[in-house]
Amino acid sequence: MAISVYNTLTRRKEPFVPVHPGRVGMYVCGPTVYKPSHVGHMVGPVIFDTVKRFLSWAGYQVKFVVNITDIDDKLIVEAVKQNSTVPIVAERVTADYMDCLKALGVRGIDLFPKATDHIPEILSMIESLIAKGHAYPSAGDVYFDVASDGDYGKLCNRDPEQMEAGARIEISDRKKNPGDFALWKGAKPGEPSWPSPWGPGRPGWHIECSAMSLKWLGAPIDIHGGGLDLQFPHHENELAQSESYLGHAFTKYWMHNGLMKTGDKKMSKSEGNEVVVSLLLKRHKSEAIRYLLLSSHYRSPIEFSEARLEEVGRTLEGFHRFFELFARISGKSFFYLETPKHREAKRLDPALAPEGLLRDIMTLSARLFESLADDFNTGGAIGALHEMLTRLNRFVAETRLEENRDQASLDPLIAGATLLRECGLLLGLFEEETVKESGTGLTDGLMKLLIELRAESRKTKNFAMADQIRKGLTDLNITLEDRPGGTIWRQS
RNA sequence: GGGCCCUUCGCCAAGUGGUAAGGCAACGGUUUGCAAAACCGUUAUUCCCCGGUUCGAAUCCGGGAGGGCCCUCCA
Repeated sequence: MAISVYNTLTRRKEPFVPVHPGRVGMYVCGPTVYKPSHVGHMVGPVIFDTVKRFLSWAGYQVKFVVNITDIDDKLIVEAVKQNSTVPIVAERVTADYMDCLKALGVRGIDLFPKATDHIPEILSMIESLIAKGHAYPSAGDVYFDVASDGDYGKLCNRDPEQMEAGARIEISDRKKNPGDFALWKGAKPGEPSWPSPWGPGRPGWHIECSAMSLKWLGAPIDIHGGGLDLQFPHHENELAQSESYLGHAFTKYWMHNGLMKTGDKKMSKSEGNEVVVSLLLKRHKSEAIRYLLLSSHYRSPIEFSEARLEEVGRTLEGFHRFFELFARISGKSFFYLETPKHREAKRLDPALAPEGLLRDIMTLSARLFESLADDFNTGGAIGALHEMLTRLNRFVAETRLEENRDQASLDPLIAGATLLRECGLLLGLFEEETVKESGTGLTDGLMKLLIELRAESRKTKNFAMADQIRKGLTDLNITLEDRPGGTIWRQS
């Protein structure tokens, strides 16, 4: 299966060929843990989690690393503000980040290295860069010498001289050139610090990612990802220092996800318009958030609104109604259907399936796989998912399976549903069974009683009474559905 | 001043040279005692505008308009 990836470095879609056959190393820049995560922070993890799901399914062995930046200027400021310490704030915010990832079904990250656990690696990298003439100490700091890197700016297609025209770069008499950036920052009194050959200090922002990426994934790695806003200066600088250090390529494919917006502006901590994930999770299903993040292409900006999230919730209900229907007629839980872990061309070839439901579902699944293989087009994939749902529902209606439950129709339905689940899992959707909110024994008993009373009324054609019961329940946000197999109820 | 990118139905959104997926909303129909759900159908002769290339363009090229991101911390 030919997979293509858009590479920021070349500004083209390229065939995906890993550096080592069968193996993929992927590094995604994680958060600076000074404030709780907002939805925008989840875009990258969800996208790259999906990338890993798909690549693993396609047969690659993927190692996925996301760093935690637990030392940084903002963190120091935040700790002072909270009358706390950097490690305590970092630990608390990291825990929040982990909770968010878990809620959104991000399970593919193998390792979360912390910057402060890699000071020796960082120091040795800086020393080597100095020895090679790419960096210079200056008054307790160490700076990367941009002029020493012939192709500096290649990731973002930037000319260092043109950038100076913007004149927004911090001017410092410690630097040789305004574009030089800190590898090591000397500590001011009271700041957390580590000893170094240049005096006590802490790592600069970019060097940790280089050091950790090299340590845990080697070089070159296959995929280096992050938000579009990280392209410059973060990734450009990472690239410059890493390749200057290595003398060869650092990353094969650079991938950048689009940013989340609220009210036409970028969502960010500094804009103050961020929507904190932990709060959002109290009002919306995590699956809806994940679906929203995957519904458009990962390189496009996403306009965030709770109205959209509610719309997505309605959309997702359609799937979950089918899952309940499926359980009623097959006696099997959709969520426990066993799905194959890997792609096998023969198993999934529609041409090899007998005509009918299963072949149709296979054809649609093939479209989903192709979408994902084409630069991880999750929006196209979700479209295919919907068409599968419609086809499955139509089959149930046409075969009147809900009434007769004949085995000859049940078998293809189960096979089709299993394939739908396999596809959903690639996107990290339909992972968890929807649990009825207040399924207490009392509620169930009362509902059973009311449904029986209403059934009696209907039998004796006392529709006024039947409708009164249903109307009363509707007012309590409970919907009754008279299905062929009996009346069911649902709380909205 | 420089770099990157976007503009497809009321809203969201796929499609990157072969004649417009999908979702939400809306409206018809089937079904139902009536509903609900589901299914079927309708809703862009057209893809911001103007030129060009081509047998053929939403897709490629040129120009214009509008919008976003980056060049400062940011996922």
